[in-house]
Amino acid sequence: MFSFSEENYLKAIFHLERKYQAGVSTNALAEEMETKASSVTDMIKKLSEKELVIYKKYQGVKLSELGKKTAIEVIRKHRLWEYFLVEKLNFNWDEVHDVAEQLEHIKSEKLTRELDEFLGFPKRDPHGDPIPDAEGNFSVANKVLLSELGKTEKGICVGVKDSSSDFLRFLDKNNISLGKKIKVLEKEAFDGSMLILIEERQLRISQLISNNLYIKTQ
Amino acid sequence: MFSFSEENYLKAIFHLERKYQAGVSTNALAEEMETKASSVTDMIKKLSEKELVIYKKYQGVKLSELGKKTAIEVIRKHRLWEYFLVEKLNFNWDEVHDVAEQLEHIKSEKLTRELDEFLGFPKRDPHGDPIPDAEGNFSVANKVLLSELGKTEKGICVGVKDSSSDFLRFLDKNNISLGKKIKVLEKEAFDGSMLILIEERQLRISQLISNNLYIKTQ
DNA sequence: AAATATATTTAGATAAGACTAAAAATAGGT
DNA sequence: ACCTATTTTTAGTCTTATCTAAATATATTT
Repeated sequence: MFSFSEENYLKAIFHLERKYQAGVSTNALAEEMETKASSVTDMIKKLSEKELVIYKKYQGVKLSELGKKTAIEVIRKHRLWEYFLVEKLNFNWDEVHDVAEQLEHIKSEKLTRELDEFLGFPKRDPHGDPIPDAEGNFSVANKVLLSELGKTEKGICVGVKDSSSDFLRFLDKNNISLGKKIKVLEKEAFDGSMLILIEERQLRISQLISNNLYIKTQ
Repeated sequence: MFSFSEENYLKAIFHLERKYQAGVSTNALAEEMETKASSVTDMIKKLSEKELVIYKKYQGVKLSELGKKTAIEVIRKHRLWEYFLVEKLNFNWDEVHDVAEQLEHIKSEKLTRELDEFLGFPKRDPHGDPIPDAEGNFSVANKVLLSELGKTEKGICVGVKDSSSDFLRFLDKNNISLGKKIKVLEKEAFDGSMLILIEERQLRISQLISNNLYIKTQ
């Protein structure tokens, strides 16, 4: 099928398309892939010849349907393996990424299918990111409770679970609102409270708060 | 660490050294790797520079201690994954090889260690081949009962379990002796009898027989 | 021991994926 | 609209792993 490198490019383009809701520039892709723009141009041409992306010189790239399908398959494998590592092999959620980066390229439909079943068809990976099903559908929105994030994780505030006025007034008072970027600086195992960074300010919040704020990750 | 290709060469050299109990010729390695002799020479030189093999022109190769250690690690991973696929993911023992060929190259000590533990430290893979432990020790001899082999598997007759004269006389009569090559042509699920190939002759034997013959595989 | 056959190595080429340096195209500012 | 800065592409090089064809070394036969 496709090489590891090709799959990594497709995955990166997929993530960038999602993030910026637009075509992906050569430079953005170079940064994401930690490589040089010239290397990106080379690879994009190859992907274009294989009809995995739509590319016009100086216009950036978009995934074709085939490219999107392929990218989602890789992401599906990555997240299933992350789930496996944490749930079955005692990995910590912060240890899984590098290994999953390798495992995501294993080619075997049966393996992916059976792994999914073995794990009980999980809907989210250990970071709260949605795991697409065998047809490539993300059945859950790509958001998690702030309380589900771990140290150093970040995202954008996209919703509240509790919408009582008490809670919303608290948010107002502390300048927390939809669209704000939030990063977890510290997480207390003892009481679930966390120290977060929001608009250059540090703020300590209780688990009751973090448990009622939805965050969009990536 | 090492590339997939380098690891595959080391593995092949390890198997050939075992098989012939001698240094490995370029041609033998080319055949095992399904490649050309010139490619083998190129790769051997690289492995030699990295001190993974001991090589003198026209003299064949042997694994160095480091090369042997590396080869055994790859074999360990291969066989652990095979066990995983069969025991946990409903793979048939004849479906696992290609996938294990990919999985064996995943680099993560923790992964291998945890997988081993998760599986309960199995001693043999689904084909009866021994799984080395984390220190590279094969705790069981590399032999299995003929009855444990499946269709198309082959090996060399290396021992008997039942050494009653009745049994040995039966073996004599049918020209079965230590050192002979045996290949399983058919295996009857119903009564466990099998059709084997021994010295160009076909022979049907009952499960009682195959259950008392030790075979060295590979 | 010479002649021949086989095995192995060398030399030169290719493809994938990356790089540097230079050229070309686009975007911004006035 | 022009000049400049930025982005993107091109051209040429490098490394890894492979190949073919040719050369050389070893093995075998008579």
